[in-house]
Amino acid sequence: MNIRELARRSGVSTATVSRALNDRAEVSEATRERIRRLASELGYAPNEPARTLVRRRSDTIGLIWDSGQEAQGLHNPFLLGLLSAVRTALSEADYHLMLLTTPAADDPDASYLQAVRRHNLEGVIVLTTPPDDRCLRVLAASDVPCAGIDTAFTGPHTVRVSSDNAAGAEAAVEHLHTLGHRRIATITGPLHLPPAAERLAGYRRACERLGLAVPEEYVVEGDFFLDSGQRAGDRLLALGEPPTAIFAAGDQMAIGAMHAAADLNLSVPRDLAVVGFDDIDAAALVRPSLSTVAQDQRALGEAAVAALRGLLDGPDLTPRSERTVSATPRIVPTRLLVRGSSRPGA
Amino acid sequence: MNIRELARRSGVSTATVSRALNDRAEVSEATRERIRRLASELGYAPNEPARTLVRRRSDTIGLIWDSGQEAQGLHNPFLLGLLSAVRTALSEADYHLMLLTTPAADDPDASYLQAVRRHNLEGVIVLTTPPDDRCLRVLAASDVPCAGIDTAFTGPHTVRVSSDNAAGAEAAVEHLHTLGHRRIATITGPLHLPPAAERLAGYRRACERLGLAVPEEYVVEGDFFLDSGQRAGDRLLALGEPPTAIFAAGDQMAIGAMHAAADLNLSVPRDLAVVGFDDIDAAALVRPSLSTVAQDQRALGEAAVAALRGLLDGPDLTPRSERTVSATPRIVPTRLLVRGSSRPGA
DNA sequence: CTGTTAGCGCTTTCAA
DNA sequence: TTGAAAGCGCTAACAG
Repeated sequence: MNIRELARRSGVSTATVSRALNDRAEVSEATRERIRRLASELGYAPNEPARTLVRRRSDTIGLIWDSGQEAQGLHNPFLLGLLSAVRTALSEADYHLMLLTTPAADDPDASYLQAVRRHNLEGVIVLTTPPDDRCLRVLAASDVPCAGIDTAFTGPHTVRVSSDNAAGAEAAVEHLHTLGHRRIATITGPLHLPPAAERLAGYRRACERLGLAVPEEYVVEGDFFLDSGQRAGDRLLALGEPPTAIFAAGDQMAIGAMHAAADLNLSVPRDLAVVGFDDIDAAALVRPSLSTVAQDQRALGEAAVAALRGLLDGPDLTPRSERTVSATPRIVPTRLLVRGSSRPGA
Repeated sequence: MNIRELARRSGVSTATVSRALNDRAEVSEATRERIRRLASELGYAPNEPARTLVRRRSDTIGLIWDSGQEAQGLHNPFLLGLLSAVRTALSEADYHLMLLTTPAADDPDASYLQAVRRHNLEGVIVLTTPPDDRCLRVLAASDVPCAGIDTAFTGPHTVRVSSDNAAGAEAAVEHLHTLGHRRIATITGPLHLPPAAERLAGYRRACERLGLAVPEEYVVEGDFFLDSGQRAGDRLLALGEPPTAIFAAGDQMAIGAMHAAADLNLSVPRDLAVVGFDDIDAAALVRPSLSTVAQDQRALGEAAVAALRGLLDGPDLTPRSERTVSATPRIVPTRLLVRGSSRPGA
């Protein structure tokens, strides 16, 4: 079943069928309707590769997510929500989605950029901060429109979307302050990662604003994983003047800190309040349940898609300030979820 | 940069370039090498849509995962590993991957099958058990090769890959028995879902083999989520003769059961041992850490891809028994992870 | 409003 | 071993 066959059966030319099915204005309503019905009846679907070939556009976006294994434990649960959000937003905008594979190291020609060219992809969305990736840098430096979520990469046709990490951290600290806490420590992620640095900055800003002292020992760097959180917790609680509350830049570390407290027979939240970041699945499963700063995965996905579309539709036709895109924030707000680990009554 | 340009610069015809780049035998080694080098230098990459159009095959597989929101909480962490495994296995077999979107309800013509036809997809991999989906059934009934992971759907060109749920459950029960437990209860998933039913069957078989009595009250049905596990735990522990061990068919329910024990001031694993199923992230984060039956996501992904490829390569050329596919098990073994919730010393 | 026609970039006969 | 030429299914000028 192809367009020629459909044209034959409708008694019109292929051009008319094409016009009818593509909603071109020049077709009479009657013919369009007739062709539509027949197409639906016969189960006709246009051949996309053929369309792509002639139109020189594929309506397809590439998706890159996490190259190595490194980040696996880190962003896992978060990632799936993001993936889902991106997929939904993209399909609502009538784009197709192609999953790009990490290029094999043994094939020098394989690269994200190659894949984009081969498939006529119109843009790429990049999820998570990948380990320093050469292929990704080549892509970012190219003329391919890219939108990165929570990813530090820049290029001429590149946008970055991320949660408002600083504001999220601030909100967490403020929440703890409101609860009466005055000695609030933090466990950070690896500070070379932007989100980790931003969350620390938010913590500092909040403390400053609230007039809280931040002794040097109150800032401990972790690696986002459980054990580092527990070790940091051990250290903090062993201080001469231990904190009464901890803000951890990641949920796994927050849970680790709760374990540290438990090992000292301290009760959470009575003796130590804890707030994490990310709202991973486990946050709602542990006991006490973990208060956390949730990222809005849907909003992130939508913002990324909106930003990418802005890059796609006539990059230079309208003045920057007038583009719809700019209305969509590249910084997505977070939401504080108060649960047992910081709820006085719990 | 296209094949014509490359041909011109190499001083040969496009046909020769095509043959050289596609490893056809009829090209002299010298020309092939020369063309290869030039192609690499010029950064030439063949246009896939054009190839697809003429070859009538796309080397592309579609991926369907979770239609509704329902399953969201359920299989989440598991899914991402699966996705990753499928992506890797597919790219090793030189297939591209297209993410399919749940068809919009308001467009009667949109369907998975349509998408497959439009893009010339050669097969589809389906992840997770979706809610009773009409579109999916249409697809399964078609001539499109499909491989489902943990999904109950059948059709003429369909294979199903799943973990050995029964054996996994058996192993869990046996483990508890070895620890000295004789009163072992179970919390099941919704029994209309195959994995849930299979896990229950494994539990029963193990009990029978080990000579353990299974009073009717020892089997409680849950919904795979936390709360149902806690409620089931409450009920089991309130029995006149409460179990000393619980096998839950899902980790969230297992964690719920641990909460129930904690609320009664029972110690896990001393007063109650618990084993779950799936090895979600939280299993390693809760305290005590949760023993569980882990599914091998990589193996599942690889098995699905292998099975699908078996369907693709000459479905009827070789007798069934001789196909390479049949060497790859459609049932993937699980692995028991013993952690704190069932470790005597813990 | 509709039809005719010329390709899009590639692979694949068929001839040489 | 190579080249010339046809055509995959579709869209987009250009005519009518």
